[in-house]
Amino acid sequence: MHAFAIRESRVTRQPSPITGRADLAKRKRVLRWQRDPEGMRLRILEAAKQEFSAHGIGGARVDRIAQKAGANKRMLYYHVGNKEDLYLAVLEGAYEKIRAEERELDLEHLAPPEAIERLIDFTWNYFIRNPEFLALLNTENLVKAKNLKRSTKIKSMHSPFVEMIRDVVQRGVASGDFRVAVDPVQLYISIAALSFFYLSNSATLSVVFGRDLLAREARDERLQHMVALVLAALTGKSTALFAKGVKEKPAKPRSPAHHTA
Amino acid sequence: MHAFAIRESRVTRQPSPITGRADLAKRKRVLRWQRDPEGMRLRILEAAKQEFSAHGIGGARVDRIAQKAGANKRMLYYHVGNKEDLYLAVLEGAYEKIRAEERELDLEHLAPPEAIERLIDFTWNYFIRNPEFLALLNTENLVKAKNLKRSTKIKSMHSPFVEMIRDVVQRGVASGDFRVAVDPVQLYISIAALSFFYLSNSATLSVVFGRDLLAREARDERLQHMVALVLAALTGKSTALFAKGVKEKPAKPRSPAHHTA
DNA sequence: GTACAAATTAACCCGTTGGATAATTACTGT
DNA sequence: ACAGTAATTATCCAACGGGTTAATTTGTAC
Repeated sequence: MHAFAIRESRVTRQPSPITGRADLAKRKRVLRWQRDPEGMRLRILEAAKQEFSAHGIGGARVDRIAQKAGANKRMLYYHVGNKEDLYLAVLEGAYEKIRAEERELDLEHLAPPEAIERLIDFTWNYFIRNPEFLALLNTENLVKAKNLKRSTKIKSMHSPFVEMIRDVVQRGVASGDFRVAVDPVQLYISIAALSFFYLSNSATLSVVFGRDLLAREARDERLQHMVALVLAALTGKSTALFAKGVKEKPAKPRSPAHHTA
Repeated sequence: MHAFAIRESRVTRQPSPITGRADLAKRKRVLRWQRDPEGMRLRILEAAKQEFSAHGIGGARVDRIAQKAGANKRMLYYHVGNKEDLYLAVLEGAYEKIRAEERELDLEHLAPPEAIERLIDFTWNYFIRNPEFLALLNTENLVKAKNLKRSTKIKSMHSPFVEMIRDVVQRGVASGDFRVAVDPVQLYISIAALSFFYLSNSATLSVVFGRDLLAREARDERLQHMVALVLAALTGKSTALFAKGVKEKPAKPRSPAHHTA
């Protein structure tokens, strides 16, 4: 079938750009490789992620995962395991990924208000870039986190954000930027909540409000609102932006107040 | 089977408390009725709500709904329709219910800060009292709100909250209680978000943070935090409560406007 | 009480689905 | 060249799941 074509087109180990005539044969062999366990596994995991995040656990179809991965169904069991194993692997991968990116964000070097803004910005954009993550979390919560619970791997991956926030808040209070000490966990949850809910529920909310919440403008407005809300609460200074349709650059067209027709 | 027992125990039309001897016969007949379309339909819908909210669309089992409703499977199709119809009916019921309760909340008579606090309190407690609603919304968003979109019924049910908030914010700004005018839609979403995310994701979050977020204390703390966060942002005054583990009234069990046990 | 409609049940149908078996193919070390 | 192992495929199947058919029971009208 076309399985072969797919296999050829998706090369996991990219051949080195500068290729001497000597290893041309070898390279050709690599491209033609029928067996590629690593690549296969990755493709399976990616396909499974798509499937589970698009349809939930109950709605996911093992056959579809195989098809999307360009693999025989048997391969799923060979490389990963049954449906449940497949799901757990996807979930673990999702947590690994976000934790990795979180770690790269250092808020320590920023002034407290900027650090908070950065944090919100990161969270927001991470969710936008990884919509499957949102869906997976919802899916996992539907089953009361039973898979997360049995994953020692995930349980050992602590988010660095709580400590980061604790530090930032402490510094902010000390410097006078912030007026009050907030519980870092609560603040972390709140910041995640503001982005998560908006994006995860954008479909129903868009219908209810009769406008596309994922449109460029709407997204920008939302980010602005969230930053303003949190910073206003922390600093006590109303960061201008916080006002209704107000933006300090009045030249721009922008629809001021007529939301919800 | 025990279907009969269930049918007898769950009476939908409650008999009037004062019952004359005259209609005793009639009443007895009612109680013995094998046929009870209304009651049956309600039980089916309730069972379907449980099933869909517990397992999602793909994970829901029609047989299980029938069983839970104490009905024959054929009855589902007879009274409501196929699985899809069943789901839509549940979704519509859920929206009807929250809209109805929302309408009863009048914020117009309260001072702006109290109105906001009341609003947060209501939202929070409604979600706690109706966990299926959260699950249903997530489920519906998983399918990109496709069912919501085709429900003219739901689309015609506008939440009164946006206008309520608009009014409250306007009054707040006028009275000087609030410093800035916020977009009511954004504020509405934010308030919903703070509660929704916490509760909807409490399972995974509890694992990640290693503590039960649904425990009494944790819930109280969360409500406190949310109110403080939003009010601080709006008023500019840091409502003390906002501080870490601080509660200024150590004696009182807290819960200012708790109209929900 | 008898005819008629409404409500309810039992049993079955048949495509789907997760999973398993066994055979086949591609690569590896020697 | 060859044996042995790893990867992959084709095929099958038993259970399940949504939905339907046809009969049966129960109440109602006359």
